[in-house]
Amino acid sequence: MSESNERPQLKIEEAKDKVMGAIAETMDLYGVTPAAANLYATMYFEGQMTLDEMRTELGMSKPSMSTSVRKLQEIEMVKKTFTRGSRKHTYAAEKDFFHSFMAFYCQMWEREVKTNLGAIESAQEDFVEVMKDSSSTPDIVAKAKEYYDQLEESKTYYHWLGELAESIRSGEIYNFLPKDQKD
Amino acid sequence: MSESNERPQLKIEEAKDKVMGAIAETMDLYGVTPAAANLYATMYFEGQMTLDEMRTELGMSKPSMSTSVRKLQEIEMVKKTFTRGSRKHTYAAEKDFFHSFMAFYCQMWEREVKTNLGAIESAQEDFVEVMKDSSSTPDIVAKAKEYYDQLEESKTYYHWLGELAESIRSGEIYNFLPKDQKD
DNA sequence: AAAAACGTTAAATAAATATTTAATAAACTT
DNA sequence: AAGTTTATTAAATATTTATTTAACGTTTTT
Repeated sequence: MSESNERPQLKIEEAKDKVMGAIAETMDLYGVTPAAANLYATMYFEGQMTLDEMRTELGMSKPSMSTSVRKLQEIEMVKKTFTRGSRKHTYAAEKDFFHSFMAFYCQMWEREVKTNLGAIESAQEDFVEVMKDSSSTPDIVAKAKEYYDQLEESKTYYHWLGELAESIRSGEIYNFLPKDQKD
Repeated sequence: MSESNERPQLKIEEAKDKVMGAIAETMDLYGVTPAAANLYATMYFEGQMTLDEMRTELGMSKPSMSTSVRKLQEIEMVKKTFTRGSRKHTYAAEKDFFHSFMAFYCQMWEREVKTNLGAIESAQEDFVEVMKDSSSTPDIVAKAKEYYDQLEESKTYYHWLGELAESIRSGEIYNFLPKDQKD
């Protein structure tokens, strides 16, 4: 590197580091490993990268890059790119945060809705059986009804959460909250 | 326990366990410890509880209950209750999932917006300086501009995320997505 | 067909986090 | 005010999770 551009070049790297640090810091709150968080932060300022480039850039092992990339692909924060003429796989960061937001939260919420609504429906059937069971004492029936009602109430929330995910997936949410709102 | 209500009682417990299992399972995706997840799941079917009751119920240590309760209070999934006549502190689960959702995600998103927007603003200033620096070569300036623009673009997302949090806090979101929507 | 390059899986190690035991501090009771 | 009950903090241990080293399988090149 020539003498004359050393300082501006350094300044650029420092500026990138600030943003990368913030991204990595907030990302591991999203349940990704430090390696994956750092990797995404790095890729955010790069074009496409190969596993070997990632390893060199981060000074970590190749399997670590491999698993991190896969995890990032799962939550759609990294996508595979095609590079003809190279045997190495190449990947690029998804730079549209709206897309990442959608992929991450919708996946999470849909899973939560499915798991919990499933358990709730099943439990409610059990409570109904208890209420109909002639061997249940009055206070047992009362308890069963109380729990049944509590679960019925909570279903409102899961339905809403499912709707929220759907409106984010479809983009309908942006009718309510536009992307470019100046405020 | 008398003979006659043994089976219905057992059925109630099993039904509760199903729901508790699902809640605990989805909760540790929310960054809380297994102890905290199980504790919340337990409290969800109980009225107020003391630390000693929690410990007995879960078979864990008191400090573990203490830290778990505190963590759950932070994300507003548990609230302290007053019980006159008792020296022991009592706590109750927040059963309104809409409230928990708001407390958890708004806190998370607001922090993300603050951290990342802060870093972005600061980095953008650096990139401007590089562009104005007479010792910067044309390709350095071009790079700086490219990064500046990329960050400028991303700010749209963070503003949107902040708006989303705000509309959830204010309840405005329910004008768009009503709670009781039948579907 | 053999050798080399690449990515992934498996086992082992290292690091981080959760939990417990023990000690301390604070609040209440007598 | 001394003793007791309760909650919290600190240090130690246990457990889990992340990462690495080593081995394997697959594809490509010569």
